[in-house]
Amino acid sequence: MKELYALVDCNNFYASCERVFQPSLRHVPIVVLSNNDGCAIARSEEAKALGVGMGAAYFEIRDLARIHGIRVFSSNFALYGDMSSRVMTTLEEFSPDIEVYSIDESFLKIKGEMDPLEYARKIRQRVWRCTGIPVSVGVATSKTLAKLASKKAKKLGGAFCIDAVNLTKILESCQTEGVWGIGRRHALKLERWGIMTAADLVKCKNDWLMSQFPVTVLRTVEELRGLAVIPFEDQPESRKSVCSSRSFKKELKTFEELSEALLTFVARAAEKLRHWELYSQALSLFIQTSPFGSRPKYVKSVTVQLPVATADTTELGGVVLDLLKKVFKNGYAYKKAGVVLLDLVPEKGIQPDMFDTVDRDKRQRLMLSMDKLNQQLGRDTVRTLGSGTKRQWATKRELLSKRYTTCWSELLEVK
DNA sequence: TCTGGGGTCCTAGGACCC
DNA sequence: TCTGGGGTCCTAGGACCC
Repeated sequence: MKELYALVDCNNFYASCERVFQPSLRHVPIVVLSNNDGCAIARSEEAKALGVGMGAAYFEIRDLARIHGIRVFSSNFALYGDMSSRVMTTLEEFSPDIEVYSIDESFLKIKGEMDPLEYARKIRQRVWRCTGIPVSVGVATSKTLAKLASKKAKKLGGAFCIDAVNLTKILESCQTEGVWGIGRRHALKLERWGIMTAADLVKCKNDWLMSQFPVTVLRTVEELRGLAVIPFEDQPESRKSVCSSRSFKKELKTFEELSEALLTFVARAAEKLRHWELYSQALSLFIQTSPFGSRPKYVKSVTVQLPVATADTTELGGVVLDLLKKVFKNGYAYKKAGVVLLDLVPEKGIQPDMFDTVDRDKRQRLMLSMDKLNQQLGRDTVRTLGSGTKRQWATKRELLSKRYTTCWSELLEVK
């Protein structure tokens, strides 16, 4: 029996999440903003129809929002993350083989016992009933085609299946840039050769593709031909890096301000690490000025290997300060900075250092009790000295909705 | 005035070694 | 001092994704 892939994609996910707990927002245009209320990262269909572009800066659409009564929200990741896991749990009812691809998408492997289109419709109904989130489901013989099918599904009532009969037509109607794995740059290059659609793409010779593009493009083309060559990843590989970074509301100019921010970021990153029971073996730090405007620009990053693998906030904090001393330059207005922990290994697999003088058991107990307190009493209840109290850089989130599902004090009230 | 954050993979080129 | 090929490892940057 032929194996098929279904892609289940939540429609305008963040906007839909806002809607679940405020039914009055149904049919009302909604926009969700990025951090710092900077730009639009999700739009309901109504907002798209009004011309709000993906990534549009808030200051550019503010008038439009006022005129048309668009409801604007700061991003509420506590809510979206929780809604996401509800959706994914529901999907597990349908297939044991599930690859959670992102916060709002999953691939399912399905054996073709049932009519695939019927199956896709069932998934849709079930997710809607259990979570209140509308999804689109696309089914095909490869993940790339399933992505394409789900796009089609968005326009055609929520479910679509690509088969041998309609394949050519679908490929002809799809611009190269609309294909999963073909981005802006590759599309432009293809265009110069007169390759405009997915149908043109599948006609290309493999040798030629290999000579002009990275292998990833060849893989994508094979998938468009219906061959499943991109692996299905049920068991997500252990992650390889973790990053905590932020754009600042107000630009930072002094070493002290930047170090406060970076020490907070490294604390966040280390907390994630401990949560996944991983240690990092290298640390990277970057600082940069705004890419916009005419003021002097400076972008710098540094990476170091750590002598001992660690997830210890204070230890990593020391490294951060050393690195910042190396890259910091006076006279610039820094707009963004971040810390990346790299070369992650499981706690069990670490190489102890013969000359290590730190009592690691003790330090680890300290970190874990800190995490526990922060989890119970709220983020940053306990934190290390140096991460600051002024928080000049703090994120702006003025239009935040409630954390309906993860915070007792913000539950939905029914009158 | 105001322009996101967090990932992965691939490749070219340099350093180094035999 | 110059000559050559071939291999590995690392890193920075590019491209892509949501």
